[in-house]
Amino acid sequence: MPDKGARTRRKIIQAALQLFSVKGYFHTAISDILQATELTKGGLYCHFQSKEDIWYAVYDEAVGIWRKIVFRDMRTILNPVERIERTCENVLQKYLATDTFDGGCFFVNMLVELPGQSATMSRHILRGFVGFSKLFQAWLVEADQQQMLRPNLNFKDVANFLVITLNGAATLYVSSRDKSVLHQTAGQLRFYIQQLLRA
Amino acid sequence: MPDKGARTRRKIIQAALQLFSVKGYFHTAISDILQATELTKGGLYCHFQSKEDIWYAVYDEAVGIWRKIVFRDMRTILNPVERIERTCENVLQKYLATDTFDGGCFFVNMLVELPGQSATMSRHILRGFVGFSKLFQAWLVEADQQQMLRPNLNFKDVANFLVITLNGAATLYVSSRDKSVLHQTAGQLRFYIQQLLRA
DNA sequence: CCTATAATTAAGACCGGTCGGTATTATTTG
DNA sequence: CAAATAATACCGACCGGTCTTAATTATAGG
Repeated sequence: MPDKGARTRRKIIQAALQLFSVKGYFHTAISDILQATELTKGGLYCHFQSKEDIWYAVYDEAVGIWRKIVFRDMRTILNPVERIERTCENVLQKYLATDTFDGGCFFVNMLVELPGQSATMSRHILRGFVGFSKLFQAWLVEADQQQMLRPNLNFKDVANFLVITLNGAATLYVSSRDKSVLHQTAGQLRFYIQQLLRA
Repeated sequence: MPDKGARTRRKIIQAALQLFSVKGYFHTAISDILQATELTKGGLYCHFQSKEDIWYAVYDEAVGIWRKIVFRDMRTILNPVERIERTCENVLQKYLATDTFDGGCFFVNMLVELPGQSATMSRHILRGFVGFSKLFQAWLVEADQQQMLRPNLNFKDVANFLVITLNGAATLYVSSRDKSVLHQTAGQLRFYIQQLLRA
């Protein structure tokens, strides 16, 4: 059985990902991960030298999963406004509503949990959100160059607003577990984006 | 010195409120509260019989503070749409931007932290958000009766969207501590609300 | 293909420290 | 003087992490 070590490592990451998303980073104990992976401490600390190292690996794994879902078939969409709409819908309906992570959105949960505890981990998470907003900005610029948008829009403000709304939907969904919240948000976001278009 | 006990109790609540908002409920240790209040365990457990009891008292205190800020002078505003706009602005500029609570929005932080840990506390927090949304709904109905809104709006969806956006702004602000995020959100929310009006 | 050996992976006891909470005793307050 | 308030020592449970030892796995030579 080749790659035994790598497979165990992946198992740890995936178990920790779900646990972190549900219980948070600090309230997840190493013993929780041990139980989920059927390992003991010696086995686990072969693959990671600290709990924080596990978190960074989990973060990378979560980004990969998120990207695959949210940007699926994005290259086939030429219209940048449609790309924005589809991305938002994917976040709400394909990523959140399908409970990709047991505890709702891993990233939003970490965005809220970490600032009071770890400046470096908090910055790490924030960078991801800034990048997401920058992508929306780029697409808005692209749409503007094609004269699709009404004049005098502030792209940064609009892009941040989209990210903020998606975050807010994640916070309410994680607590209520009411999928209609996500559906409603998708509808309002469609409406909002329509208002950005040139009349 | 009369009311000594009541004053100590208040001191505990206020210290715990700031600590919970920054570090979260579970990551705040009783010892943190003792340090902030200059008490010892015996003294603290005279006033509360458990950490969870402190949290419920803190919640009530936080609601009172939030209400005072967010609904200031609200009765003087007759126009229901204006009431909605002003409330959103108060949340962003008078409540969040002024760092009423050291750790951003106590309620949003709890909304994210608690679901994975305590079903009852989580429900307690969620009820508050549902009530907030219902208030927006009532104001929207009022505006609709005065023929201020465009037809065929779903009031529940709109109300939830407002709450969601405010929540999202809180999550991004707690991590970035960038006040321009709040200012931008206020602008976009004004724009969104304008689009709800009858042309 | 088999075996010897080195390296990786795993087990499990153990460490100091901290957790929320209690019981007893002392002090301060009305 | 009685009741409320506070201090302190203490409890078992759990925390992240280390250490030693054992088992498994990959790799080499024949």
